[in-house]
Amino acid sequence: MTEKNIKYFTTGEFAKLCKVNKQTLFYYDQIGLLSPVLKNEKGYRYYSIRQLELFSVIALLKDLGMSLHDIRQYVEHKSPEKFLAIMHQQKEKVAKQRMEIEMKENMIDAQIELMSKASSIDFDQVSVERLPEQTYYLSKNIENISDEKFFEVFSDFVDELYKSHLDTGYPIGGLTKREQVLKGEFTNYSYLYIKQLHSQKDSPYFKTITGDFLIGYHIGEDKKIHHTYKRLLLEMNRLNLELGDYVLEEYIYDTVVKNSEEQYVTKIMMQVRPKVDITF
Amino acid sequence: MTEKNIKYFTTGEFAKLCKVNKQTLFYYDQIGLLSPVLKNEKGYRYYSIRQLELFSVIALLKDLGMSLHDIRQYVEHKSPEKFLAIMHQQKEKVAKQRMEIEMKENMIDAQIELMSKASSIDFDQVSVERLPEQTYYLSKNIENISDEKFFEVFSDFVDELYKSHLDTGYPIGGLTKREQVLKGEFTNYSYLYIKQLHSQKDSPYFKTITGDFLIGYHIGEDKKIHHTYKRLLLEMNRLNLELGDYVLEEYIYDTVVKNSEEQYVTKIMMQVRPKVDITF
DNA sequence: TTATGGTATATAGTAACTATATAGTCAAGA
DNA sequence: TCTTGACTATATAGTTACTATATACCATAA
Repeated sequence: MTEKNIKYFTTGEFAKLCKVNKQTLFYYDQIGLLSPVLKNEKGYRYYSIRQLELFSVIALLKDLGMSLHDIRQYVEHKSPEKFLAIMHQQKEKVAKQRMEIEMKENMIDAQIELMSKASSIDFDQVSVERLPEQTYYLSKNIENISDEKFFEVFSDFVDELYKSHLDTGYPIGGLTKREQVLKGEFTNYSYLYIKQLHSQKDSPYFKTITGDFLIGYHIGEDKKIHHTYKRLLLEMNRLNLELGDYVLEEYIYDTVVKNSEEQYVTKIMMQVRPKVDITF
Repeated sequence: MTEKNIKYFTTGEFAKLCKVNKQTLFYYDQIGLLSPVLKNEKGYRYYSIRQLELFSVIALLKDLGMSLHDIRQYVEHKSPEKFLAIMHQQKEKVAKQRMEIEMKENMIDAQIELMSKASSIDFDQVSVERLPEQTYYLSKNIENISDEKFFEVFSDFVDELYKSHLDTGYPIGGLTKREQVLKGEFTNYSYLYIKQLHSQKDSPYFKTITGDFLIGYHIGEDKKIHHTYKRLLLEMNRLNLELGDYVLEEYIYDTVVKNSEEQYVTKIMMQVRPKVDITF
């Protein structure tokens, strides 16, 4: 009665307290990570209440991504000093993990927003819209670039998104300048871009764009996208508008939600301004 | 040049963009999760730029704990509607994950605090301190309880800590009432407890305790703790104090940082009040 | 005494890679 | 043209941290 602190738990009981499979405790005993405080002549294992604290710490370290091997290194050479050192090091790690989780939450929100919007769009409709100021993170210039160089820039861009936590979950798009579009080089993009929620004013790679845009959608293979560009340019003319500085192009439906190229949808946003009529 | 969107990546290049081992892409192809958009007559794989988006989504879902098998189920029957449904479901999951990470951050902070404090304590010293108001979450009553019942209560207590996110990383302690201590039943605890940072006023299991405490430390085996209790009671008498309502007992150094029982340290906090002298 | 429910060990299977061995392909330089 | 080095491929085995299964031993209760 009064010796509750000397009570021992069987493997089954201890497993229940730890919320793990009994097999897991056998395994931990086997690899020398956590052995019962005593074993009787029949081989039955008995764990003490104190060992629950150790199990909790093991579970915590494991959850934070430490391997059982590394945890065992500590357990075999435990001390208050080493424990404190590990905790300090894990504190940093877990802070990073929290930031990554927060990024993922934002990415999921972005995907939900994109897909929800997409489902209510009539892809045959062409419209003119005033877009609010929006920040984009740009790649290095990729005009007239070779395939190998393109891979390099693309790779650097993706690396930068990863390292600087700029992957917002929005698609990577292509920005084309007025000049190339007028020449009919619709897919001679000048920059890759990705939409950002927050601008970092100090970096030259952040660009904010706003203004009136003619917005249309290309359905089907990428290599036929010039047809859609021509169609949109005709519509622009009909509306008495002329091409502005930039054209933005991004994927709406692609490999993520569709199986065949014919079902892919690409959004084309052409900056426009009123045509200056010089034919009077 | 102008056909950048029709550029294909080799397995090595695509692996670099995805930040994974080339072998992983072979594996994903093998299990039918993500196959290159084309394979030439020599068996060389070529991935499109569009496939990077799909890889990103696969990586996201995988990171959130979805199995490759389940991800494949989606990929084989993809649609905007199903994608949205998955994203909504993952949104909830990731919010839970963030909360768990935040809990772990708090637990690490608690461990750091405990160990840092412990390292500057002289365990031979007995002191009297006024402790600020502190909230504890209590188990069911465990006075004079049988071993089986004790396991049940302990198990329920641990379950509750888990389910209600009450595991703060502080040790589980034992609370004894004045009555039992005066009878010399030092380890006939009335409740298990765990320190909380925030009180939940509505629950009867939350108790706040404050007052003056005589604080001492027991070094060594649990079964010899009565010696330390007696020593502390003598000291209490010498200081002209008498026992208050509660005694709190918790582990300072245990299986987590020490190997042998002789090195374990248990903190004993006895509530005290001035002795009413009736011997005049 | 025999269910039943617990304990044990040993072995094999699992997921998601990761490493290694072996061989074919390709472009550049001697 | 031949060779070298860097790529590509497949096949197979190894890894981590379990998880499941098979088999046998043990303890209590009807």
